[in-house]
Amino acid sequence: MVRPPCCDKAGMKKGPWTPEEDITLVSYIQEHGSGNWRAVPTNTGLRRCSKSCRLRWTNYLRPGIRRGNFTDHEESMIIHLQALLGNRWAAIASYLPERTDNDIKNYWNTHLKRKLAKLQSGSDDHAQVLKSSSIRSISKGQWERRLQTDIHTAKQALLEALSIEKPNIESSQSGVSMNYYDSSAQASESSSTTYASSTENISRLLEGWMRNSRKIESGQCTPQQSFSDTNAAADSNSSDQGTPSNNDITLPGRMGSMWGFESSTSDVSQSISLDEAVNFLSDPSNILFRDESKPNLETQVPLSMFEKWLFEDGVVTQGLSLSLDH
DNA sequence: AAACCCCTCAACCGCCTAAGG
DNA sequence: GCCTTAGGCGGTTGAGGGGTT
Repeated sequence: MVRPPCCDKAGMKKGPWTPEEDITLVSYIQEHGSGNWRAVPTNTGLRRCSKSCRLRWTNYLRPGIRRGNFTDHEESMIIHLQALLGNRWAAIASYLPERTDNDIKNYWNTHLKRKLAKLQSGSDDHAQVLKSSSIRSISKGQWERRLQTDIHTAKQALLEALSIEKPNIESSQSGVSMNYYDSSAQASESSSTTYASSTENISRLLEGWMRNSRKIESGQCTPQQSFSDTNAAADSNSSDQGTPSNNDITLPGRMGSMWGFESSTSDVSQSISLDEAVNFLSDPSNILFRDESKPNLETQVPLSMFEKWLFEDGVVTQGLSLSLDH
């Protein structure tokens, strides 16, 4: 009953991608968009399975990806979001538009886990909470259980943040900038083989193309959207469905607008307090499902208040980094 | 200089879900 | 309702590079 991996098909190539393959893939997506992965190997002649093509694109070639060191702010966000969401890297990555889920997962496994483990040896309560949440494993297919746990964890994390220092979110400055991807950390010191930089170039080329060709596939969507936001479209009406799509939480109705999903601006004036957020989270009936697909960098939904809170140094860096930076 | 160890991260694997027939 | 298939996700692996002995 075990289905053989698609890449086991005869003639399929495995292993690292060559620049030539990358160029082939990028040019194909440039021309056709990234909707139909199955067609990619056939139409390009690439001896790669569709999954491999998709992965290469989403994790490496896609424009808008930042590589290299994570900023302190990104690090804090990852820790915070991991506490809230568990190992749901795609969901976490949706809050860091320039990072891929794979990158975040790798960073967590190679850096943050260790950092937190160190902290655990101390008696820092906050670290204990974070640690426990990171250890928490989510059984496969047990969505409901996971959701319950997530709600619980989210409450804990919020309360924890409050206990460290309670910022006055309601009076938070309007116009929290999106500088959480701090340009100072520009990727270039990235691991940086010559080849890596060549793919960065490919990505840059694509960025320009993305701006100019918004009408791929006759008025549907940009390739970037088509690859990343298919779920968004599917989920946009999910609030009236009984069965949730895979993993995420969305906040319809009052919370939808409260958190800014319906807003067409990023005006911070529509704010909520942390208490409200905690109260909301404590009511399971308020939870529905939210698109976790990676937001298009160009059409990104304005930040919700909660997201803004996550991005604020006042909470995140003081609340979490403080314990990390020993 | 060589051997060894450790770390990073790109890529693969296996599973799940949704969609379509 | 069942079956098949594609897409997506999280866990894991292993090659390669860098550091240390």
